[in-house]
Amino acid sequence: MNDSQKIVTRFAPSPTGNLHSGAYRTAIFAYLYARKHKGTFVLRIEDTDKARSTKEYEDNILESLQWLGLEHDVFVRQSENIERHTKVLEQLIADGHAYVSKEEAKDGSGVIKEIVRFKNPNIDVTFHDEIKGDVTMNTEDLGDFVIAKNIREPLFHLAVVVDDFDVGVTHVIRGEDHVSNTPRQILIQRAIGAPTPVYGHLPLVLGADKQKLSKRKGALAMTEYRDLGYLPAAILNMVSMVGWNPGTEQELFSKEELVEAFDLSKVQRSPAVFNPEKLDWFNREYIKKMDQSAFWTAGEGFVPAWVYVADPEYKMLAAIEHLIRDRIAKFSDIKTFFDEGEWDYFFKEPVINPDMMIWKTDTLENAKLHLTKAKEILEALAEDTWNYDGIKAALMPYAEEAGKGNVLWPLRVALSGREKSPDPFELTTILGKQKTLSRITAAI
RNA sequence: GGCCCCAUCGUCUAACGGUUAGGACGCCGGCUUUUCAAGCCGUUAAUCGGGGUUCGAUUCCCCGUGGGGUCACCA
Repeated sequence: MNDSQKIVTRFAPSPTGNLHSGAYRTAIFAYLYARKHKGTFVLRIEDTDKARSTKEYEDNILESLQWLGLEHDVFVRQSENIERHTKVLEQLIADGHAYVSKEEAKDGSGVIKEIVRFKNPNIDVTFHDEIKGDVTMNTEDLGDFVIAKNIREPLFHLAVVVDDFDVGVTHVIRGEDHVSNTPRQILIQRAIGAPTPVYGHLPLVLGADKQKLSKRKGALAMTEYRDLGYLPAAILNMVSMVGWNPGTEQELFSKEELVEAFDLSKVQRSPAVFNPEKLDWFNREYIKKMDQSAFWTAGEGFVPAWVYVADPEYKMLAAIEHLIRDRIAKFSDIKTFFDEGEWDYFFKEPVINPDMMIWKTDTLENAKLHLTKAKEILEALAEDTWNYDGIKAALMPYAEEAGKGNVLWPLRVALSGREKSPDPFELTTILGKQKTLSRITAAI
């Protein structure tokens, strides 16, 4: 492989399921490698298995890659190359590299079919793998493997080799589960006079139980992550760092930085467990970087409808944006928190439970007293000092004197109706003077 | 079972044969705080075992053990 040759990588999923687990890491690495070397990224839908391939899954794959920002330069649908596959099959047979075999169908129907088998030379095959190094495998026990169900229905190995060859793939980056397929494909390459590309077999991504990640084990489809309110930049960053790292202590990488830093030879050789908590951390980091408009574009769909009714001008929502930001790891958490009543008190009057008012050893009578006093202080406060620092400055002397908890706890409960909420200064600031006073009055 | 691959904190990982084995996430603790969250600071925690090679092995070699992948008329 010489450096002047244009690099072509491909991602070749079969549309038999949503894009998930290790598959999107494969896509990301193939993409990064192509971009890094100013090469071509090919997306090929491997839909030769007509029984299992569906348009829905194809759409899901396309949607997922687009969302992640992994744009392809070339798009191929394997089923559209059948003519070409058939031609190659005929040539292979003519050259004596393959033969038609009449055999009983394996489906138990008893029908006799004419399948195509590859004439296995039974030799050792060695190939270079950018991640694993040189791998040698003996092909003897593979026998004369089947390469087509019939002359018009090519199977995986034949189709892959022909399609990779036709589009000029130089680097096959795929999951480790394909290692054992590689010798077969190299045998076919040699028979049709195609060059052998460089391989890069990625160790698998495992679930928390260290087993291959699968839907059953909680692996989510890319589109499910999207629907949960994860950011594509966070997913890209996180997934890239599973089984690969640039060798520095940098953790946060933009897509451009990933392209710049990516290196196949630094891909880990052992399988990696996917850590959802770290994904949350990445997502938080990316949420922090969003400006207000980006934040709400991503978040608005997760705010319950009743909130918009209560706050038609988004005034309150804007006022509590920083509270929301501090709390969520992913945008769907907004809905979760609202559903748990987390920010109810900003939009509707709280229901106060008197027992909740009492701070530790204090009494209900005292709570009432403190609230009355706090109300007096706040009433006297001018509108133009009605801000966090101003309110705090006004209230603290009394709170210090009477006991901070004795005063601030009932005040906070009066305003929020909850045992857990932002602090009372935050609440009064956001609620405004009028609402604050009326809630304190109601609580008293 | 055959073949292939792999092995550092719980997880992701760093360490041209010489480091107090470093970082991140999480956990735990502290600070701050009326509470929760956030923030800041800190602690805990690892070289699978046994043989070699070497002045010196996380690092190189062998064996064992453990894990993973794959053995279709799926891809």
